[in-house]
Amino acid sequence: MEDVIHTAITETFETLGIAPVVFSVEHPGDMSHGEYACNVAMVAAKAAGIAPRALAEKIVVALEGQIEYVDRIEIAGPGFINFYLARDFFTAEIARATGAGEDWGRNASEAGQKIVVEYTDPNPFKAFHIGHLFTNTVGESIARLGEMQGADIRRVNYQGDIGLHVAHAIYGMQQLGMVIGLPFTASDLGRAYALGATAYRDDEAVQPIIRALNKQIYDRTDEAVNALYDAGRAVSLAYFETIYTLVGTTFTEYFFESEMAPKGKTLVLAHPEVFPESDGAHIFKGEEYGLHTRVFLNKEGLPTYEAKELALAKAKEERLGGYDHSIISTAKEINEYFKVLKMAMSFVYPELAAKTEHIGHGMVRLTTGKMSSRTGDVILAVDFVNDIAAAAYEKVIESGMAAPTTELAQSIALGAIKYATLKGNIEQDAVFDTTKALSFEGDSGPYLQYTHARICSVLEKAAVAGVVPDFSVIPTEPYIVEKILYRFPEVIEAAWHERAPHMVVGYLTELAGAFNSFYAHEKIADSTDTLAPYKAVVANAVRLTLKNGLWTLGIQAPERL
RNA sequence: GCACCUGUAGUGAAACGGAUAUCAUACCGGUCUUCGGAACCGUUGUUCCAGGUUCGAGUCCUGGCAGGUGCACCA
Repeated sequence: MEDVIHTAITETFETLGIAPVVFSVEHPGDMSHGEYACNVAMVAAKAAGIAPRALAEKIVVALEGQIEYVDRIEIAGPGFINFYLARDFFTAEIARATGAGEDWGRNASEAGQKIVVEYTDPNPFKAFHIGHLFTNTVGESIARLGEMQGADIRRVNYQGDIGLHVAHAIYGMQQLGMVIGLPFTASDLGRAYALGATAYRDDEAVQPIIRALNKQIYDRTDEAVNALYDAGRAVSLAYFETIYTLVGTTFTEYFFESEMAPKGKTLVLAHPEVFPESDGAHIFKGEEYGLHTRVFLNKEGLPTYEAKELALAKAKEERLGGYDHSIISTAKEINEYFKVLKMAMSFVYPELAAKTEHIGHGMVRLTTGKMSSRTGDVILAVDFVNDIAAAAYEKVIESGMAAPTTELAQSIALGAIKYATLKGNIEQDAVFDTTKALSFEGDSGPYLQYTHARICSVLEKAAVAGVVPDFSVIPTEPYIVEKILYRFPEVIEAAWHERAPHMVVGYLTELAGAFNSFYAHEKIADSTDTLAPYKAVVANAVRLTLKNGLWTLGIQAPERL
């Protein structure tokens, strides 16, 4: 529709003999200004030597009756041309939505594109904390938005199973007397890591021991160390897998730093012109490009994260059989570092560097500290979800409903967390207000889930009352909710191109609000109301939009709460 | 110190350079013998400071101020 109006105006300029200008057609902020507004008269006025409103007048006259579905055109404010759409347009859009069903909101703008999305990236032997939950939520949403555009999305997880942090954990395991044969858990590993990390930081005598361990882990020269390492790694990875299931992510491929280490080292040594030796290490002189100089191979000959990441780009290409685009989502603290990496990559693999995109998102901040924190300074993702799920359970009981299943309580908790994570621009830190999140009111994931469940319920009631969804009697004026509903596909597309899930969050919240208002004023399950069948159609379209929209955020839409 | 990012009601957020800056929450008041009250309706309250660019600036530019992050062998 936007394009139709844009084209019509461009043609008008030809017939009026005015030089073409760049202008926009967009939804006005206020619905009383119609469905679309155009700024062309203000932009072109000066060059054409006519006052904006006078020019707008001419354009409107030329456009009168020319565009299908446009009911009337008005001039307002400093010279905006506002387009009001006809009732038929909204009815047609509602029909389109209900007809498309699961496909409502999908488009083909990325059809045939193979896009790799890397996210989550936790480190085995270390805690899976709320920061990982954040990254996972962002990455999963980007992946799903890509799928809505018809892209072939490959979800990739890169896990750091080697490096100094692992040596910290192995040292801790030794100190705690953890041996193979006695079972241990992921939280035991967390304690071992904390012990090792503290010792490394506070006790200089321990540092060479851990460094030596690190080398042994890389080289696999010590049988006892290998055994601890293999067992710890397996426990950690199995534990992570339970979290991926919980949050609803299924990865296509897993990559490990241990695989990338030798590849990265070979790569760095093969390109001495890019990675010259300096002070015993191999570095990339980012300073020559206005960036930071960084070490790729340290003086002990071990590859740093940078070298491994370089190898990773190639490994992704090989294992996935090539790709058109690669997105890597991480916390923004490594933004600067990633610029260096991309620059270095442009010398080693120019074609891969050009296809690589880094999304640095913000971090989680908690306003109050009431959440469990059983491992010192980090909050485990599992504890976080469980605490909120417990509150969700209480809330359901309070509402006088049957006790929810664990799955349902978790689904509500994850809805609250993911909504809070994605509601703002992902580049900014997300603030998770625990007290507010636990209230589940307004502006929240559960609000959307509740609205969805409510629609499911009223549609059932309507069916029982004999109200069959139908288009035969339609009110003259479109409902407000219809005026929001038709925008869904364009929001999905914009959210993908802008890498902005928050656009979907804002849209769904607005839609749910409009529906709840509609619901409060209009009776749906009422067989005596001649408009009821159409209202049921509208309600069903909203249900589909909420369901498909929540899906792009990784939030479930249960039919009952 | 240098670089990058961010400053919007008490709080958390939104606003391709567009119209009277929007939403939620909190506060205050109201609706309903609930088609699911996790709801609906209403009141109060906001663009860090100083210049500049232009028909028009929260948005762009310059300079301040404040906060965050990063700056060589961690990831």
